[in-house]
Amino acid sequence: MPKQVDHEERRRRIADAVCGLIDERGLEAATLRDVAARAEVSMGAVQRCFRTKDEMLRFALRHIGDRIADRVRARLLAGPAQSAASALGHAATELALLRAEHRAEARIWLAFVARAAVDPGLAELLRAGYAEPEDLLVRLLAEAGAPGARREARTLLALADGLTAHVLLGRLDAEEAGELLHAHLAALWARTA
Amino acid sequence: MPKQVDHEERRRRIADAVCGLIDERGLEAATLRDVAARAEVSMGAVQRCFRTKDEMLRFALRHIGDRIADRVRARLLAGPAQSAASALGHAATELALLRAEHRAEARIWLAFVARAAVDPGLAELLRAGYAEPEDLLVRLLAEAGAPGARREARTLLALADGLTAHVLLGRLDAEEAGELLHAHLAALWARTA
DNA sequence: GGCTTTCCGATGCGGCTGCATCGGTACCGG
DNA sequence: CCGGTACCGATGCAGCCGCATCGGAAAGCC
Repeated sequence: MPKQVDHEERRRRIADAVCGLIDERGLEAATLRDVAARAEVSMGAVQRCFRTKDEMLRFALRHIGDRIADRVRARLLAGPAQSAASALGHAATELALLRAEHRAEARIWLAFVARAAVDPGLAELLRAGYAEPEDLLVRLLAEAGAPGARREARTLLALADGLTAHVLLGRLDAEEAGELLHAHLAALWARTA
Repeated sequence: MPKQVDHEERRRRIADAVCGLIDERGLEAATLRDVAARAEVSMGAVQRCFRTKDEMLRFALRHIGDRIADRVRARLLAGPAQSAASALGHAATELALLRAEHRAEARIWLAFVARAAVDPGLAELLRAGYAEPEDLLVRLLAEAGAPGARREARTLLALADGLTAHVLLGRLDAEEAGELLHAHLAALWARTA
């Protein structure tokens, strides 16, 4: 049993490189050569970790999806959450990736969404990634007493994604997007009461 | 003055080919060769019409943007619009590209949005394309007596785009997305009254 | 310490990319 | 009817792509 490497660690490192390239220059800039260079491994190593480029991209997608989901979860656990309503505000803001330091994740996610529109395999992966956040929102909404929780959760998720896209386009700044999201929730609570 | 061709007609024909390819296989499938083949012209002709591939893509974006805007305008003029509220429902539904026959336009638009996230030039073009629809929504909202018309218009636009994306992902079907959009508007009217 | 086994980095290959070039063709004015 | 010109289609070119290959380096077992 010679020369063992931590494959998982390497995969993650490569996934980070993929994400970095997508963030800076788009999905089509994530070529095997450039990914290898950025991850500071050889092309051969990349090919060993992932049988095909497609597999690499899928892994990167799961990678970033997990990162976002983890952060949302952490945010909810960290904040004591005085009410389900305020917890929902935090969760939604987090999901919309409005903070500047998460702009990169937003760009990456958007890139995958666009490709998923013409790649059923990716679409399925993305749908899976949305399942947990949606359930989370549904739970919080139900807890806050909002009627039609599933409906509202889906609306909220779509709104969050739309706002994210518009921020990336430079049509809205993050602050304004945050206000719009907040206003939507405020209207929801007004209706609930 | 020999052999004159209608350049504008040709440009439009090429733009249609570009859009077709983007719809079916994504933005990166719009190569000069494939575009030329689909438009049934030679590669040379494409290069004559557009100095660079980038210029071709920009033209295609304006092309499809105009098509959508025209349809929304036509829809409002055609329908007698009993009220500003119902006109708004129609406009928003149209903008969200929910009807199956406009799924292609939705995919194309999403592809451009994703690229715009890493291409400032495209982003500017897209922002310009959003200006008119936003103003239209603002006008209708103001006419319907909604407070904070600009705010609501932007929220509506983001929601429409988000819903479009989720329909393309297969997370929502068009019917459900329509209902969510409608519910959002209904809540808005309830608040207005 | 050699041997086997696992890993990896470099290189090669066919194919595709956007773009530049250029000879031939079809047309219009005279 | 013919000269000149605007056009176009084919081809060439340099570069990049994903993937396959393979010789050699590194590490545990005997």
